[in-house]
Amino acid sequence: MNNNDFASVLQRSGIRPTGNRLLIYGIMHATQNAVSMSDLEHMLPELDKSTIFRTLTLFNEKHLIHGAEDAGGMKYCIRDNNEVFDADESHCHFYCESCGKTYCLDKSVISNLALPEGFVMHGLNYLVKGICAECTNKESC
Amino acid sequence: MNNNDFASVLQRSGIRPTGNRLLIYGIMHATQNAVSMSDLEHMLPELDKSTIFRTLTLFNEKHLIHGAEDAGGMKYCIRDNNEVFDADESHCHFYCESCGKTYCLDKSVISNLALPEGFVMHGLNYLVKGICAECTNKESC
DNA sequence: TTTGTAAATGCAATCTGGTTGCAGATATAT
DNA sequence: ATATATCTGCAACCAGATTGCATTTACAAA
Repeated sequence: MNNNDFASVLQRSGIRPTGNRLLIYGIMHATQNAVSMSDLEHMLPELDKSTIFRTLTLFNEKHLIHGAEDAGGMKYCIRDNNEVFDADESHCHFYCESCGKTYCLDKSVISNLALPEGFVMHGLNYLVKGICAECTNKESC
Repeated sequence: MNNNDFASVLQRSGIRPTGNRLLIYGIMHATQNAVSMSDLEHMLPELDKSTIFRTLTLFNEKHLIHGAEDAGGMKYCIRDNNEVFDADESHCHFYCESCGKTYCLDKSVISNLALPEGFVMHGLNYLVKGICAECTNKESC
């Protein structure tokens, strides 16, 4: 996927594909990890953090990305094309305590859950903490 | 349970049962919900927030309470007496989008999950968002 | 192309939750 | 009674998130 493809993705969601937005979307598309606002600030030092904030907020509203509370702040990652938008938002992230990366896990790891009588679920945030595969390998050497 | 009982609970965990600590522990024991630092600040305006912060940190270290990232910040709640401390910390909270209360759910609602190859879990945070039973009833009137 | 309007951006300021240093108050042990 | 360690309040600080405002940029109509 190139910048033109990104532009049409944005446009299809009713977002004007400005240079900054393409930069941010491109980075988020390239990395398989969830990123925080300050991650993006470091990767794109020429952008103001308010621009990054507003861009992430916009992408989130238009369901291009999703955000979830993580260990110490919000992290965002690209929503799969085939990930249909659903009123019941569920997010499943793995936070590696060694390298600090946050991975976006497939929702299938979550099985159904039994809530108490009268409780209605709208969404859920599943955050697993531990050591990721990459760091496990490093440590074993 | 009265203040004397609370005092011995604290002492058994190696915590000196000062007046402030008994106040905080008493409130956390009385409510079935998870509370944030600022919740406690409002309930105990005579205490300084640094005192509340240090007390919660201490209780948490000694495993009298547990804390979990919630919608917008940390929330803490009493650890059951029979809730054995476990290296794998898991927390399951329900955040009501209507009244803002956070309930501490039984861990049994969580079923086992399948992580990708090489990932090691140390703990998890399960946050369900929705409408609690109390608010569901209110709305239906 | 020129021009008018709406959207996007950068800058600075603000807010909130969390955290720390320090000095005075309080408790505990000798 | 005194020495020592702990606890507490105050004020300051920090980071992440958020907003107001003035300027710039993009887009569309003439």
